[in-house]
Amino acid sequence: MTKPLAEGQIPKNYDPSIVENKLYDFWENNNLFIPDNESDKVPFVIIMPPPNVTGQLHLGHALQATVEDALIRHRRMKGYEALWLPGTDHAGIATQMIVENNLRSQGISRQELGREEFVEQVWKHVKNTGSQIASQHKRLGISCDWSRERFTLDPSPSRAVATTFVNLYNKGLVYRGNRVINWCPRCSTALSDLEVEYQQQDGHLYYIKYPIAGTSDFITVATTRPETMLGDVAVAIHPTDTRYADLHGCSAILPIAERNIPIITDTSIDPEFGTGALKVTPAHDPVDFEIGLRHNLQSITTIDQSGNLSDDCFEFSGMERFLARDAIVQKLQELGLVSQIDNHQHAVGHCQRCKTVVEPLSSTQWFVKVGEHDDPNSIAGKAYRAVSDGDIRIIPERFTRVYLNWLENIRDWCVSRQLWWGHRIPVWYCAKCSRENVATTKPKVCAYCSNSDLIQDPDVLDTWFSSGLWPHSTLGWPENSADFKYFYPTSVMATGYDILFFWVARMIMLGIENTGKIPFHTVTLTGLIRDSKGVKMSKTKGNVIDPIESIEKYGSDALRFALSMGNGPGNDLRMSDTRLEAGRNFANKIWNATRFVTVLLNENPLVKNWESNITLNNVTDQWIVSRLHNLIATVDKLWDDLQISEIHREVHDFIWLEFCDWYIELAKVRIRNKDEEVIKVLAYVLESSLRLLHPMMPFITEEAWQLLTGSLPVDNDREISIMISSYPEYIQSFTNKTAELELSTAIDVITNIRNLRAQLKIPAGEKLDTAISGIGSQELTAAHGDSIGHLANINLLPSKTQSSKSNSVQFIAGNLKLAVNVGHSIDLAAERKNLDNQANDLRSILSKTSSKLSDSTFLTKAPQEIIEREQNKLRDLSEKVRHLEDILDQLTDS
RNA sequence: GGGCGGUUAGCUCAGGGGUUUAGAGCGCUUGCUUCACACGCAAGAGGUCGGAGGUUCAAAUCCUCCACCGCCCA
Repeated sequence: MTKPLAEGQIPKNYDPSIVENKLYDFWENNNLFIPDNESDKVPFVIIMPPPNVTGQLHLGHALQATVEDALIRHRRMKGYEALWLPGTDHAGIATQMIVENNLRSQGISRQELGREEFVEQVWKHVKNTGSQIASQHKRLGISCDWSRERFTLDPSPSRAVATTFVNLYNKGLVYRGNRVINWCPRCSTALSDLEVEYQQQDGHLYYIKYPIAGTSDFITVATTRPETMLGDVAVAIHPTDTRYADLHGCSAILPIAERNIPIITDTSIDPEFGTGALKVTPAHDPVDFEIGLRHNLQSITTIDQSGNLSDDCFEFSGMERFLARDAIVQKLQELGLVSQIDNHQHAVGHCQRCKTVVEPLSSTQWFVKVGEHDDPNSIAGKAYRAVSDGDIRIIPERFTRVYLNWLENIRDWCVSRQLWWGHRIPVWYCAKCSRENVATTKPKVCAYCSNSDLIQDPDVLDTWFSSGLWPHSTLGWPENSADFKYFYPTSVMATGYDILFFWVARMIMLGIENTGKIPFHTVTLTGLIRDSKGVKMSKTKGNVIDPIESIEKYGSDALRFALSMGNGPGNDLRMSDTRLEAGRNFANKIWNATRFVTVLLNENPLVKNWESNITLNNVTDQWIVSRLHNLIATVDKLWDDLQISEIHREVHDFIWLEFCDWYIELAKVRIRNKDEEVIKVLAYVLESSLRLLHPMMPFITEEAWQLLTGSLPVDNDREISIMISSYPEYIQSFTNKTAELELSTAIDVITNIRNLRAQLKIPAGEKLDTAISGIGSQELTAAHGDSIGHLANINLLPSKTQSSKSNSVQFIAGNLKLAVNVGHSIDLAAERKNLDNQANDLRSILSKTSSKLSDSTFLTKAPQEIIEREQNKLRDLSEKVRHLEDILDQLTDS
């Protein structure tokens, strides 16, 4: 689509802003992101972690998208049928809170509005914001299939949610029960264990004396939460605690309430903590709840859902829980029942969403019975085995243990939420017999008593319940759709390590439960993005970098570069303008290399067949092509391990440090000599490099590729886009060790002469006479004399010509000896010292190497390959040292 | 309390038993507007790979302990 351009028509600087939108439209309009579910190719599938439907794109999304797009583009080029399916999440609490806050600012509560009207308001809000994040994602250039985009509340995923609930219910894996759950008084809903964040806080440990019934003695309990004491139903001690042995079977009198409560023994009590006597409040503590069950104790709720003390709490009724804490302590002090108050640090649970202190509360909720990790038939057990047996691989590997450890301690999952926004629980209670009717759609009559008055459970399901189905619900399950049949199980899940439990574990659990298959074979985890100082980005701190702003300033490829280079999987990343600049500069480098080669192609119409026809007679060409194919081999291995950062770095280094810095510079000399073969090789290597890099930096590579291939004759077989061209294949016969060695020597010679020039402050324009000697020097001169002459700006003299020693600096490069006439007397003493130091360094390595080679254990135990390597090193070093000693001898003679 | 990670150049980080005589980006020093690119080119300085032991023919890399920093879980 880009017309071939002549010299001067290609701008000097790459401008992403005029390229990116154009190319994205080009890809989309040609349907290049849409795979075929009837293909006979092998599918490769990534399901995008669905961002919140109300959200804005942040760098975390951008990082994940960069990784996923690289994987999907690579596999697409490798010939897989690649599907990347995007979507959004309704994000229950978060979205409901946003709309509630909006309403509140208008002085309206959701209760005033009523459920139906409120939900309609949320939909309205979601319809306004819902497409934002998708269009922001598009700015990144990601190649996902927008025609398959899903929203968790769409009919199909919703059907999957209801079907799953019903199936689990019928298998006895979802149940309704009364348990202590985490209650957020601010959000007025139950939370799962995972939605509670624990923070270390300074608090107090209160020692309270409970009178022992029928005596004048006391038993002192220690508690951090005295406000729950009115709900105490027992005092528990460890059965073997000798301090309290005589109290077994006694009872205590609960102060204020003046209620008799038994003193019980339970092995879960830690005698070391506090006084070893624990007040038992089953309604307000999960551990106490378990004790209550074991001892058949009643449960007295004394804190209500708003976080206030309930009606039967004497003068404390209706008091806010933390005010009540002080008031109760004061009252107890007045009664003389507080023996001690210690400062005490303890972990306090907070609502993940609104940071309110969570209240443990006994309540009737729906739970998923996950079972034990070591039961192969339980939900947790299957999810455990999928990873421990290696069916699912987690990258980086260390998170495998984190995952397994979590499953080992997992408890049943509270899935009901007292919200209005989400998937409503598909349960209808009969108004007459009050039994549960569980079905995907509302039953006409009660299945048990045929009464038609049915009331649906008011609660909705945890958002993560629907997210847990995402890899199969997006593909059409429970229908056996064409997509589900062809694309499931999916291939790779790339997401942040912070939602390993929330999401990844749940997808594995529910995926296996619903489909009998693992949802993906590989999980790759991304780290957190921090600011340049390592501080977590947050709106309140004002240190957030907006990816869209970064794209506008530096380009999308630059942002991707900044996100992927030098960042291993699962590691946190510090983002900064410097990184973005480095990315922009690299894109510009590619642009200019392409510009250089394209102009050459257009000026030399006879080389138009470069694509299919290179001969590689020249050693320099053999060298760069060998380097290219070594790179392809390296990169192939790295793709297997999803080491995108390393791939990016390898390709970057090749393009910049080998292709641009050396091959192009060497080529210029030959171009002046009207060598046309070099132009073909330039084009071939550059074109291959662009394809290698395309998955990481899609825009610049596409633009450059179009420019480059625009110079080729029209060929109907050629793909219209780099993104559907094939990824370069490694061809071993293109590697050439001899050529690589020869070029490394030539480069070493040039670098050394330039170095000398810089040190002696000899102007670049001044040509220096240089003699090269040593084994292979004539071949080197014959093959590369021109290049070396130009790049180092020297006259190469026949090796026998020796310029006068006093004017000539001698040194070694590779295995060769060089003498450069600098045109004036040199500081012989300084030269000698310099060479001496160099010789000594080499001698010390040499002696290490030779002692290694004379060590019989090394010779017997080390692999042959290593021994040979050491022998080569010895030979090489001896040669170098010999040359240095030669030079030193001559300097001494003169 | 249990678990995991980090500590490598001034800064940010790769590398993860022999390929290394330890790399990159940024920064720094010196010299360049050289006909692809100053978003650039050339040359250079800069590290006993946190400390101490151990395993091994061979350790920045594996093991143990210690120190500091961070994260997760309870």
